[in-house]
Amino acid sequence: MIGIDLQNRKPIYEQIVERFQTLIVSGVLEPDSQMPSVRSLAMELSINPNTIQKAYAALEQEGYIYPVKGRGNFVSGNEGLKQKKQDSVFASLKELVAKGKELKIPCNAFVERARTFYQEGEEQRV
Amino acid sequence: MIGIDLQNRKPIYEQIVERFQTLIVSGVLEPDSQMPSVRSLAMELSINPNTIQKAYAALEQEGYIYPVKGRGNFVSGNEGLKQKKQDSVFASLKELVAKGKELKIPCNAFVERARTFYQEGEEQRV
DNA sequence: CTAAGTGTACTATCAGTGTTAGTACACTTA
DNA sequence: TAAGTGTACTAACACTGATAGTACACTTAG
Repeated sequence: MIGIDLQNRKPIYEQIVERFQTLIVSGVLEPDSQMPSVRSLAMELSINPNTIQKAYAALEQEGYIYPVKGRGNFVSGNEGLKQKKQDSVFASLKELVAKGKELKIPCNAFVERARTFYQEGEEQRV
Repeated sequence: MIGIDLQNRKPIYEQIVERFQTLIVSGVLEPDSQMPSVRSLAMELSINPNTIQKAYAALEQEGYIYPVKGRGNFVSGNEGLKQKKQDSVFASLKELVAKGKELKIPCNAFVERARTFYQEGEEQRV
């Protein structure tokens, strides 16, 4: 479900944060459902519990999860987070478009490529 | 012309590399024109000459510039680099689209937003 | 009540990397 | 000849991510 990439230059704890953000916002993890425990997830991913804790602390600080002492961490039901997360994608898109313009990639070429990527992997309906 | 962001988590030398890649590929810096000297650019940006050298070494390794002993570094006239640089933008776009799909951003919303970003800052023709 | 599992906090240490500092040498050119 | 150029090298520093180990309070199942 999670899966981390040790080659990636992005820190492990950030990968975990982003992965859970997506899972929560997209509804895969339902509100009030329990998160994996710090120790169990650390075992599963073969990394240090402190690293998981760092990720969970960030997720809590951002409102994605809430902790219950002695019981565990649970998914928060904050609706606004989805918009926020989508906005960050659009912010990245804006930067990428700026790069594209600098490199003189035509608008249509860029836009149509995006559309193609969107359609890739979808079911073919005959 | 260059301008670096010390707040950015991307290393200084990489910022310099990417900036020059864009300037070269977009034609702002013409083939065989002289690059700023290692020491002068270091002075201008108030950073260490070693950092500039690291950036130049990368640019040379990638074929963007070529060195002439005792004279300086010069812009290479490699045509293939433009395509390569554009491809990297498309690769980033592919990843971003994947994120967008996970967050259930509709294809049209994504694509139209890209188009809007492209049109922003362009001259209004009345 | 007890034991196991939970979050949380803390210190210490290690490893990698980006950056700086300083020096040195060969080359080209005015 | 002197100044400017690239290039190479070592050393040191700072920051950050990650690990290791310990400790304590809490909840829950037995």
